[in-house]
Amino acid sequence: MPLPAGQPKFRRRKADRPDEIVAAAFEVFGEKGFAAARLDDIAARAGVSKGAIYLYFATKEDIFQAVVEQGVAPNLHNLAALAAANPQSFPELARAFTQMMAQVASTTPLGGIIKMVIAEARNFPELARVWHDRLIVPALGGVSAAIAAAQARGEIRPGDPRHYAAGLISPLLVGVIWRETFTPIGAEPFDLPVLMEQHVETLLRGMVP
Amino acid sequence: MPLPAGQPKFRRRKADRPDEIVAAAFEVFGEKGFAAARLDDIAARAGVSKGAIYLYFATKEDIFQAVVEQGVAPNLHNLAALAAANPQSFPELARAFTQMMAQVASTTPLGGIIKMVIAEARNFPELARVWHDRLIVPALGGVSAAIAAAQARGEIRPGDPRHYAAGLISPLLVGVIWRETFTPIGAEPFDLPVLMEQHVETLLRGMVP
DNA sequence: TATTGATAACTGACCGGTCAGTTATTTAGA
DNA sequence: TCTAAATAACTGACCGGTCAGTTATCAATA
Repeated sequence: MPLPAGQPKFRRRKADRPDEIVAAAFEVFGEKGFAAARLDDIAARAGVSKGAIYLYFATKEDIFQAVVEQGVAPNLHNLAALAAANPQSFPELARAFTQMMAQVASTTPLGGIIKMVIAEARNFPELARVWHDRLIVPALGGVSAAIAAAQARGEIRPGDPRHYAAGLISPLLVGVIWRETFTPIGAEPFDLPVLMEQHVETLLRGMVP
Repeated sequence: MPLPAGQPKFRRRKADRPDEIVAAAFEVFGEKGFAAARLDDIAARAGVSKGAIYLYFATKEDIFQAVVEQGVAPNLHNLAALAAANPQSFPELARAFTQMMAQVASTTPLGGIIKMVIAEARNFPELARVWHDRLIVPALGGVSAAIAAAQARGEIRPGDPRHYAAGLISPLLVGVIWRETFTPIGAEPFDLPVLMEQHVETLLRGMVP
């Protein structure tokens, strides 16, 4: 078979490769899990050979690490933006927080990352720790602190603030996991922003004195 | 090397082997995931040789199937028991349902099974479908129907019953996943029965007119 | 009761395929 | 023409699955 004339067999694009490999790896890891994902698949989806991957990453685990850590970054930004907003009443904060998170969850591949963290937490505890320490504890702790402050002002009924916070954001996580797990099976999906709006309003009614 | 006198090298225990192998497989699959779990590990933990496993199961996938399906059965029983209980007011039903589930979640390895279903749903869609059709849809649908009925009686405010149901039970799922994922990392655990009691009471306050 | 023969549960060494990682070679691009 | 990005063929370890041989157990027989 003759080579196609003029079509170069590859391009040298050192700057773009890492991101493209991570993007491809995110898809394959999300579909298969870490162990079942094959580097040949990742390479093919990134449009390179397997050997090329090793020009940019030392091991399969390093690629996985890059995928998971890249999933933290944008959410960190959102969290910081929310914290920067002036402290309003707790109901306003709760509405803003959940709507923002619902939006993020609906428009980003957050679900795939969460699924990977859950699935591989035992095999890669450091990655679970990164997520826990840098994203989950700040988010959960921030909401809990806001609830505690509102309780001190008498705006919210007594009760464990951390449990209140968990009750507030859990449906969002479940919705994201649902989309990853059961929607591909043909299950009826959840409209996350709608679900969360109803949930927040209902829960807030129950939380105020 | 002389054989230890009197100590038989193995016992013939055909009846007990399958359950012991499934129990060992549950542990290993839960820790490593399907692909990374090695049959030699499962065999060692079950106290048999790898060859013995193949006297009872045809493939690795068959073992995984047995593990996940064995996780459905006890919960089906609980669900049926709840459905058999007389239809009380919705608040009573909600309290009974969540307390029962919190108890189950605290005392059984439900979390490990859920984690496996989430992690391997793409690789084994049939197993995800078993869980979805036999356990999740009946549970979610039952609670939704009870909510709709209560709404028709004017006991619960308007709103999507399925979203209400999701808001009710999500913290339980998140708590179970949390225990699997972040508690081994050193994260502060949740007391599920306590969490759910506070959550149900709060949410019910918000759901009644 | 002791011995023997038949059977099936069980073992563990082995085979073949798969795949992470390596390297000799080719080619784009300056 | 030089260099480094990229390829593609290659290696070796690992692991699911197999099977020839071993051993526990029990029934038949002396």
